Amino acid sequence: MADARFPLEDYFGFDVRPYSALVRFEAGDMILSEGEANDALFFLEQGRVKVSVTQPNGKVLIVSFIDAPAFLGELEFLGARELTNGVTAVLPCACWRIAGTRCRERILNDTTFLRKLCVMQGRRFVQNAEKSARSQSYPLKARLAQFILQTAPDGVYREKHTEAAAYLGVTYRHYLYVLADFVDCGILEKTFQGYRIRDSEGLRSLSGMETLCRL
Amino acid sequence: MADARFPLEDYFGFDVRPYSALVRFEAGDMILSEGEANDALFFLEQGRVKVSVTQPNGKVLIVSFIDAPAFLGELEFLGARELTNGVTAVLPCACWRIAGTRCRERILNDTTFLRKLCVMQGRRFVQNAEKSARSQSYPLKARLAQFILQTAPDGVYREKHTEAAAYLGVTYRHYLYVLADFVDCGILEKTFQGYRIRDSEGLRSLSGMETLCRL
DNA sequence: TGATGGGTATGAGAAATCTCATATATCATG
DNA sequence: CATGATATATGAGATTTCTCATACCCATCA
Repeated sequence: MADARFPLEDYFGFDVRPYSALVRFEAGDMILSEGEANDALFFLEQGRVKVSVTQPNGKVLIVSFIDAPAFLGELEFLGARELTNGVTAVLPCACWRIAGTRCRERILNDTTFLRKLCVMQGRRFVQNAEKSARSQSYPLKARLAQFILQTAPDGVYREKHTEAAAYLGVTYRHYLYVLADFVDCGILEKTFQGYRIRDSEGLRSLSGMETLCRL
Repeated sequence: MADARFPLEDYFGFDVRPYSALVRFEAGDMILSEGEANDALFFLEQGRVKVSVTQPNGKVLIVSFIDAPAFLGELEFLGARELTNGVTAVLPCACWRIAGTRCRERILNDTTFLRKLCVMQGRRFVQNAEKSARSQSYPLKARLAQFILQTAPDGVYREKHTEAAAYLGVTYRHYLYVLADFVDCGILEKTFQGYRIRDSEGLRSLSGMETLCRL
């Protein structure tokens, strides 16, 4: 064990190594399937995941993206919720699975962990609030550019159009218009297995738009 | 002391009564002014507050609204942030101020409190994410109607138009168009001290729009 | 095999929203 | 009082986004 440092060390007041197992996921892999009862706590050490939920009408809705480092499944672990949302890897992920059965009590009484979690949740809330406040001001062109960069790290955009349009808060029709625009401009290229990014610089400049500052 | 129950009882593992003071605010009162160093923890027992922050360019930006019951200033109390945002009462508020100087250590090691806070923060995040995801699909007419109901509980809408437009993510121009529309329809009436709500039923039906369900 | 449903795709016109331009009122400040 | 900064207010035309209508492809299922 030539580990320089155990990555969970800072997040707990006791040694969770005996209860932890590292799991790796490739982009696209399902980490948690929706509606499962889940008694484990997850710590995303590396990567990015997508959280989604199925609505009453059967449509799948993308709820949010979460970047490492972050805890997953913490609400269920704390007993504040029964069923998990669906969680899918967007980037290759390194994820620690901490089994609840053997150290649940201990974790729930670990002030180091609880304080860390409070801080991370609070920051997540603030960041999300600010980000969604800002993003809502941009036209779809900019938001879609950012979305593509976020979800297609390997250079090929594969999201389901219906779900993507819903997440971005626009109609399917309009989403397709803008996507077709990107293809016309030579930014994307349609292939049999997705849209290949041909000009990621162009996408970045569209998604940036630092100059756009309303009012 | 004929208190049926001390309202903070459920949120702490020890008796915080000695460290707590109840403060009441009227709608419009400032609870925390922005940029202050703050070492107290607040618990909003009743009411609704507005959180705002001044941007580098000097504009004031409304960040979010928070309903009771909720903790305020928890990130500063946990040491995760230095300066507070501005917090203003929207409804009459009952707020407990818990002085940090005398029981900070104890609170930071109180697992009952920490667990409660984690759960509340997690829920706040999920609710906010879902709400902002949903709301972005509605036209301004609906969002403004809801915003007016939320910020004008006494029947008079007094928000600054520039800030409201920024919060709602639309241009000032368009915001005024829609507001003028509400006046034309007889839903609002312009008075010297704000816009008086004449048809709150109309506002509610505009803000509801349960039938609106894209895709 | 035919039917059904979901994802995909495209067109045309309508509605929502933005940009730019201009004007007045208010308020603090020298 | 004059001045500048900010909020308020309104108009006209451009752009974004929506609604509705219509196809096609491909899976599943009876």
